[in-house]
This record gives sequence, structure tokens and C-alpha cells, in this order.
Amino acid sequence: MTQADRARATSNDVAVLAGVSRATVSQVLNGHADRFAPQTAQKVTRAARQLGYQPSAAGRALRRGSSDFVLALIPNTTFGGNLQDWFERLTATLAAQGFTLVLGVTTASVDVLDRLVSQMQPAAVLAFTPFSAAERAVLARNGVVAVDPPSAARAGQDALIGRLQAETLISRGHRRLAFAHLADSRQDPFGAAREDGVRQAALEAGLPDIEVVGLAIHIDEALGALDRLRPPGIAIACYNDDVAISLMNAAQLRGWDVPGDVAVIGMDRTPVSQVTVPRLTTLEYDLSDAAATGAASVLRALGLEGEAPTPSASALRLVEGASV
Amino acid sequence: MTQADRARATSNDVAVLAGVSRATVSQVLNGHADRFAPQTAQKVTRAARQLGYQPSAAGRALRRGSSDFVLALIPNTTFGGNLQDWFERLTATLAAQGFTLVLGVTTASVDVLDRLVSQMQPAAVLAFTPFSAAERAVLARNGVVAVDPPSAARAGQDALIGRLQAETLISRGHRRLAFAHLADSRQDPFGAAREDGVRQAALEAGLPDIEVVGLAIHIDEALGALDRLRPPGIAIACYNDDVAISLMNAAQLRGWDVPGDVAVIGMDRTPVSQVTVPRLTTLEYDLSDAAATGAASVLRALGLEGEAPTPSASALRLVEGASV
DNA sequence: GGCGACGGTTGACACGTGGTAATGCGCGTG
DNA sequence: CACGCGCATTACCACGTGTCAACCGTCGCC
Repeated sequence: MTQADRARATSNDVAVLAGVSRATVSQVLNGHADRFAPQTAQKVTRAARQLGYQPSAAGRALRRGSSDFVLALIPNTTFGGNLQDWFERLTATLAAQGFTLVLGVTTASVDVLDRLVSQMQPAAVLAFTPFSAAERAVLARNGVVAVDPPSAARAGQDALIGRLQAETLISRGHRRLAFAHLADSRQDPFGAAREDGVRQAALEAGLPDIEVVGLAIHIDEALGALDRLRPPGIAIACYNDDVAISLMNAAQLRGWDVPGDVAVIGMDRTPVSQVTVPRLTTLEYDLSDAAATGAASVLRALGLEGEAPTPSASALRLVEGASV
Repeated sequence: MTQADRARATSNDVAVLAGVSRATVSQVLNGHADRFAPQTAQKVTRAARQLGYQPSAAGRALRRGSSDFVLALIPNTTFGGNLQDWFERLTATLAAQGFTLVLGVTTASVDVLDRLVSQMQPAAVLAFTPFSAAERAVLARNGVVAVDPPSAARAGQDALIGRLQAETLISRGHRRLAFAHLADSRQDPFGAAREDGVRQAALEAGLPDIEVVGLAIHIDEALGALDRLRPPGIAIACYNDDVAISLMNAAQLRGWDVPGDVAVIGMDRTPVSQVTVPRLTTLEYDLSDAAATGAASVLRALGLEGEAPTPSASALRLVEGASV
């Protein structure tokens, strides 16, 4: 009732209310309740709840040398709408373990990251794309745990994406397959694994090896890439929907029919991909799966519980359009 | 050279190197340098620079009750334009005043914000969209400065956007103008001001009042909205590029020529907007302007220097396509 | 009955900072 | 020459937390 009425309650307030010393409060609330009599621990937890006690982040950070913040570096790509979903789930999972998620942006200069990390002293830094050497140095210098994107699981997931794209194309009768990368490799961290997934599926189906192109989101590059693939009769698995839309429009400019002459499948199911003519066939990725993976990685890196989740195709859903 | 070689330097390290007491260091570095002999102050600042001294955020926060973090709440909308650029500039401006920018995401539940704010005790919270009552309550309870979006400047900027869209359409000879909102008002916080901008420009040009539609990014809604505008001979200023692309594709499905029968102008210059057929005419917004506005608002709210910047059209650039 | 053992609890310290009361010093004046 | 006065510098405290060594009471054992 009077919870959180006034200023923040300190561990001393809890101690007074529970009739024990502050040291007891600290130990009970930090996982050492077994050192005390059960009724003492209960008194403490009850008092803490009654006061709505939340330990001061500043005090904790000062004493322990690192905060309870987990810094997630979001890539430069535009925010998909489902980022919010991802963020909410990761926040909830980490909050259950006492961590608080905050966001940073990966910038060209590491100075920003340096300042951010040295100020916040986060418990861990999580990224989607592999850390650069400079970034890794900054993190090491500040003694911060760097949580790499779970490359194994991630690669497995990406291979699944490529495989599913290829199988969709093959099931529609296409026999000459290609993979289209996003040219800027900085924005295409998952392309290699997806390309491999497409290749594997093609080989297993007894098709010839796939062809590979790369393009930036620019109509001239899309035209060039399409010409190199020698339509008609080409089926292209694309790194993302933007690449797919670029190629689709290039095909229209060249007078090729989609999907008759050029088949295209994307990835991400961006809103725009569902208003194109023809509507884009693409894959939707349930980010809650990625959130679980990310949270597990963080917890494991911090030495807490957390099993390595296996990549599951259940997070991938085929969005049927008319481009294959 | 040996700067930042090992662990963080403390104010004590600076004091030892400068040959003074720690309190002297604190006062000199906290704006009370005039209380000391010039050469003493110089010794301190020199030693601090040599060691790369940065005061511990935890220590400061513990002592002062609030941290030097500024929390920016990014809206749920797809963040058109270059978030990275905006983030970098705002970070730089705030860093010059000793503040560090971190990002949070606005979620439906305020619990996330509550936890974030109570943990971080930020110096200020900055948002793009007006705070809800619940959010404001959370901030007030935690004694945190809430920096409202500079609605006046923001509205002025949005009015400029609408005006520029309208003027572009008018200059191409279009006489029946419309504005297309994004249906989900939660994702369309700036639509009203932009619609007004279009309307004003139309009235000043002696044209009839504009028509207004709203649509989600879905082809059926786009078709419905287009039909309500009774082509041919309609020129549509759109809330963003996604809306514009949707309407362009709807026009193609209905057999209307773009821009002959239906003219469309977007906003944001998303990558995809430049590979459409025809290429979309749109506006590009230099986010550094918004960053300057945001930074000034924060500094003013914190009682520091900062003049209110006026909205300038210089931040807006017309990207010539072939859709008008 | 004395002594060691042991579980339960607590005082004391350190983390790094910012501010305030007090100290030392030098210099001018009576 | 002594005294006081102003100023540069210093000692100390508080912020809230986590942890360790030390303490205390009780029990078992010889």
C-alpha cells in the first residue's frame, strides 16, 4: 500500500523493518539465504517486498565494479516493426535474472561505444553482427563480457533460411537457382551461411551448383546482377526483401515475367514486400526465437543458467506471394 | 601514451600525479577552478588528461542521486532515415556537456520504462512522441526530467514537410491534391501536422481543399484508398515512402498511369523507394537537424545552455524520381 | 564442568565521488 | 614582533551496496 510512496527504500530500511542487520539483508537477497535461519530469511524477503525494495544500481555498480545493465548493439539497418517484440521478450527474460536491457547503436567510430561502455560498465554487451577487432579491444579494455552472436546456432538458423528458400523454389519446378547477396558486406553478416543453405538444398535435389551475385539497393546494380544471371529461367533466393524487390523491378524493366521468367523469394516479410506487384513470396522469422537465443547466450556468458537452444525451423514461416 | 593502459583511473590517481589532494581534483573538475591558483588548476587538468580520467559513473550517480545518462525513447514506428546519423550527432552534442546517450524502446506496458528509469536514474528522458499519462507518472515518481518533444518546432518541421510535398506536386501542374495517412495512428504521430502543411500550401496556391485518406500497408487498403480518391487526376502527398509505394502499386493494379493519372510523393527516401518503377519522388530529411533540436531541448531542460533552434527547410531535400 | 565446534548473525570495510568544515600558510598591519 | 586575515589546501563525511572476518550463544563431548 505505502509501497513506493516516497523515495527509494534502501537496504537499511529493509533491515530496520525486518529487525535484522543490513548485512543479513544483503546476503539473503543475494542468494545466500541458506546461511540463515529460514524464518530470518523469510522476515527479510517479506520486508523487502513490503517496501518495494530495489537495490540501488549505482551502489551495486560501485561495489561490484560492473552494473546490471546489458547493452544490446542494434545494427544500422532500419528498425523492423518486430524489433519491439524482440526487445520486449529479451527484456523480460533478462529482467527475470535481474538484468536490465538498454540499447546502443553500432557506429563507425568506436569512440561512442567506448564512452558508453566505460560509463555504464555493463554486465555484458550483446550484438547481432560479429564484433570488429576495435570493438573487441574496447570491450576487453573495459573488462566487459562480449556476447558474440551465437554463431553456431545463428549459422544453423541461416542455413535453414537458405534451405527453406531453395526448397520453396524447387517445389515450384525451378531448376536453375541463384543467391543474391546484399553488396555491402557490413550489412550482410548472414549471407554466407544462407548461401550455403541454398547450395546444399540444390545439390541434394540433384540440381547444378547455384550462381551467386551481389548488389546494393540501387536499380542499376539490380539490372547488372539480373543480366549476369542470364534470364529467363532463373530462380533467385535473396538475402532480404529489399534485394528481392530490387531484382523484381529490374526484371520488370527488362521485360521479363515474374515468376515466369524470373522467380524471386525474399526474407523478412517487410510491409512493403506485401504490396508489390506481384506480391513477394518471402520468409517470416519469429523474433521471439532469436530473443530466446540471445537471452540464453547472455546468461551463459555470465555464468548463469541457460541451455544453448537449437535452431528450429518452427520460427520460420513461408509467406505465400506470387513471385515464385 | 600510457593513457588508459590498465584499469580506469580514479580521481585519486589524478591527485597523486598532480601532487595535490583528491578534493582539489574534484573541485577543479567540477567548475570551481576559480577557487584555486591558476597553476594548480592547470596541473590538475593536465594530469587528468594525461591519465584519460573519466569520473566513475557509479560513484557520481551514487553521490548525486542521478546519473549522467540521457535516455532517448525511440518510437515503435519504422525509423525511416538514418538512425545512426541521428544517434551519432546527438551523442556528440550531449557528450560535450558530459552526458551519455542510451536508447530505450517505447512499449505498451510502462513496466519496462519503470524498471529502466528506476535503475538508471537518468538525468533526462527524451521522447519523439508526447508522453502518455502513465509514462509521465513513472518519470515523476522517479524524479526524472521528462523532455517533451519540442512540439512547436516539431510541428513546424512537419508542416514544412507537407508544404514542400505540396509545392513539388503543384509545380508539376497537379491541381487536385490529397494527403495519405498511415492508418495506425500510433505509427503516425506526425501525420496531422504534415496534412496541415499540405492543406496550407494548396490553399495559398488557390487550389480546392485537399482530400484525406488513411491506409495500412496492405494492398487491399491501398486499393480502397485510391478508389476513394477517384483517379485520374489526383496527386497524393504521402506520410512516408511505404504509403507512397503502396498507392503506386495500387494504381498499377487499377491500370492508372503514374504519374500521368496518379502522382505520388513520399517521405524518408527509403532504399526500396529508389528501385521502384517508376522511381519514387520523395523527401529526404537530414536527421542532424532533429538531433540538434533534441539536444538543445535536453540541455535547456537541464538548465544548461541551449537556444531553441528554429525549424529550417535546409534539412529537407527533394529526391527527384519519376512519380510526380 | 570446561572446552571446542558450529550455525547464525553482525560490525566493519571498501568501492569512487562531491561537498563542507577545518587546517596550514603567507602576508600585511598594528 | 605578534596578531589576525584571507586564501590555497586538506581531512572528513555521506551516498548504498556486497563481503569477510569476527562474534555470540548453544550444543556435544570428554
